[in-house]
Amino acid sequence: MKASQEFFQQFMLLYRSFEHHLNDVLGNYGLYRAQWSILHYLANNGSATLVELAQYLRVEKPTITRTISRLENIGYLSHIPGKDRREKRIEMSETGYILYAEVRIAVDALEEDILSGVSEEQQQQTTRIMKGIRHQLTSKEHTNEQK
Amino acid sequence: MKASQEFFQQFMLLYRSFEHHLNDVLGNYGLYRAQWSILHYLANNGSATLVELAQYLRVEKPTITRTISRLENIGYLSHIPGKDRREKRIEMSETGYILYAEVRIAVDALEEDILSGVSEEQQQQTTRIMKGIRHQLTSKEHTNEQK
DNA sequence: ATCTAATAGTTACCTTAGCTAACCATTAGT
DNA sequence: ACTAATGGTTAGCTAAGGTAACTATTAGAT
Repeated sequence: MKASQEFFQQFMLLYRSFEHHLNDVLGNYGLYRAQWSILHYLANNGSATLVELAQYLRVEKPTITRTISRLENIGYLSHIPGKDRREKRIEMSETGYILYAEVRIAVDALEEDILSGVSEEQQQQTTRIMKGIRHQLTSKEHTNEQK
Repeated sequence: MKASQEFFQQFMLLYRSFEHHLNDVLGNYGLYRAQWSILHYLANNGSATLVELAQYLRVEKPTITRTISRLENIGYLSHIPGKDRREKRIEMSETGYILYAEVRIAVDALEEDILSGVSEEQQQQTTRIMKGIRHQLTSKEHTNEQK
C-alpha cells in the first residue's frame, strides 16, 4: 500500500479516537468541539471576525454564524466595534474566559496523557510536518480558486 | 504553549482541511466520508461484521447500521452467511468494488499530491507515531471500561 | 459623485453523521 | 433450562457541515 494512503488512513482513525475523548471532556462543561475551537482561537488571538474564523477553520460562513450565536447565547462572547460596520468583531467575555481557563486544564491533561508515549521532539517534528501539509493544502485551494 | 497542545491544534486543523478536499473528490462519485471509510475497510479486509466496523471506526452500532444500509441501497454491498445467525457479515459487491477501484485512484492522487512535500520516510515515521498514539488511546479506553 | 463590485454576515433549509435508549433474535455460560 | 451477553435494528435527538438567496456596507472604477 502507498505510504500516503497509510498515512491518511491512520490520520482519519486517530482523529475519530481523539474526537471521542475530547467530546467526553468537553461534555462535562456543556461544550462541543466546534465551540471549543473558536474559544481556542480567541484565547490565542484576542479577537476575530466571522470571516477570519471561517477561513481559519475551513468552514463556510453560516456554520460559523450558528456556532457563534450559540456561544453568544450562553454568554461567553462579547462584541468589539470594528471600523468596518459590516464586520462583527468578537472576543471572549469575562465568563467565557473563566470557563476557557478551566476547560483548558482538563483538555491539556487529556492531550498530554495521550501523547505521553511520544517524545517532545517527535511531537514538535510531527507538528511541523502537519503545518507544512496544511500549508500545501492552502496554496492548492488558492490556485483552484483562480481557475 | 505546550507541545501537546500545539500538536492537537495542528492535527484538528489539518483534519478539517483534508476532509474538505476529500469531500470534493468523493462528491464526484456520490460518496461520503463515512461510506468511504467502510469501503476502504472492506477493500483491505475482505469482509466485516457491523460490530467489527463499529470498533474499528470508533463509532456506535446504530451509526454503522445507517451507513451500511445506505451502501446496501445503492447496491455496493452483498451479504455472506456467517456461522452465527445473529451477525451480518458483509463484503463489497461487484459494482461496489468497481466503484471503489475508480475512486481509489482519485483519492490516491489527492493524497499523494497533499503529501508531495513530505519525504517517504517522514510519512512512514509519522504514520508509525499516529499508530502508537491510537494504540495508547485504545488501551486507555479499555482500562476505563473496567472501572 | 455615482454606480457597480465585492465583502461581511444572516436566514432558511437540507444532509450527514454522531449519540442514547429501548428493543428483538440468537448464542454462550452456568 | 434459564439467564447473560452479544449482534443488530429502530426511533428520535443534536451538532455541524453544506448551498442558495438575501441585506447592509464598503471599495473601486469611470
